[in-house]
Amino acid sequence: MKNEPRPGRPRASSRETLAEAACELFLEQGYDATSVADITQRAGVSRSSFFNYFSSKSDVLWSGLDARIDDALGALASLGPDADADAVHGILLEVVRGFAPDPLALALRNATAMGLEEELIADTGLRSARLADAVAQAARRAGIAEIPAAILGAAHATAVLSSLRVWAEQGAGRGSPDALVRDALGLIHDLPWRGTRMR
Amino acid sequence: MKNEPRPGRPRASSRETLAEAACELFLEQGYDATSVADITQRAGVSRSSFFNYFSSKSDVLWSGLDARIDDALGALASLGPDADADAVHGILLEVVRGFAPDPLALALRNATAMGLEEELIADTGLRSARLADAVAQAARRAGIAEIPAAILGAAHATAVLSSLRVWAEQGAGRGSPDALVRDALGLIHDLPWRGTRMR
DNA sequence: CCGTATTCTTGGATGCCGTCTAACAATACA
DNA sequence: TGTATTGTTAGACGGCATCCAAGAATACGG
Repeated sequence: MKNEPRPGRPRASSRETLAEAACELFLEQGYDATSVADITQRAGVSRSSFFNYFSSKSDVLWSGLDARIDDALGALASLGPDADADAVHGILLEVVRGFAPDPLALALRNATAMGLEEELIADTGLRSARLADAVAQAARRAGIAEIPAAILGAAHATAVLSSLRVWAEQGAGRGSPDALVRDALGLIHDLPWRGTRMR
Repeated sequence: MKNEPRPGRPRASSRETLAEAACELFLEQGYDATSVADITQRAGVSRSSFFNYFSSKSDVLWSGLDARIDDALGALASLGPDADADAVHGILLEVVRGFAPDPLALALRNATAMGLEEELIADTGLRSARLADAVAQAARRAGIAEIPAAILGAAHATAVLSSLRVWAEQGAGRGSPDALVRDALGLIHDLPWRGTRMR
């Protein structure tokens, strides 16, 4: 978080600058019609530089949430066999805790303008699958059979991601999506976390 | 389904031939390391021809299931507001009804050998998301609020796809995954299909 | 003030995917 | 024999993502 002067050439751009340029273009021309070269041109750097800041074009949209999801995956992976629903819910709440409007929220809100509906289904599905997998594995360690665990995981992951989508569509303005996710997780709080035995 | 002699040049290959060549190479070298050119070379046709048979490399694996999913999406879209859980379950059962071992089953079973674990999570997530969306929309039409509907949809879609995965991992030998999916759908039969009111 | 290590930028080359087109080959049929 | 139809093919294209080597801009120690 520091900004200590370090040796070496100073950066010619930043994630924020590039993301801003990218989002502008996505809104103007659509996501598919905007190439990485377009983005860097508007940002005033070379195409090569883009990949010093983002690992892919879609990373512009998803890096913020992905970082949070990665944290959650780590936390879920370290849950022991006596974990309960509340432990999982706590971890999942952290994913969106204080989540502020960012390129992803913008994209979710303006999906049609950006021509992103198909792409967003796929990308959201991937994140949901990742989270679902981690929750399912925690459930398995708690003694739940494979398929029920997968369903439980999907329900939890969907609670998070669909809440995020709804929050973004509503304008992503008032605060963060914490409350929505909390309510959504409450809906599935009574699912049989420890009831569906193995075999 | 006929094979009537039609005018025009006869085909030089077939989906089956190409899929076979592709699967061999996926097993030998891995999915990523196998290019479309590799596949067509082994199959003895030109690279251009590949796209006469499949729309993409991953389509080799997924076209079989995707066709079934498309049918289900159509059926789900035509459900009226008085649809119940059984109607949805019936449609979802059709997705896997008599599903036979195919490239996808092979890939699910040999995911690690093909270096496909990451790719499969993404691709499965996409199919799951599609199905979940359609179920969720049906639920919304039945009066369920948005987020509960999304969760319900995810649970149903995951019941289908995780059953398919388990079936494939077990060898995809004995019969089709019908029974597994039936059981999985039974697990969520009691979810509040008509209980969670709007607002 | 000068060299050096460090950090970053840049252009270019590369391989792949997926799209498209125009030319060509092989068939049925009248 | 010719014509319509259907497939195949080579090639070009644009895009993404990776890699590398050269160079530019800085801090710092002497």
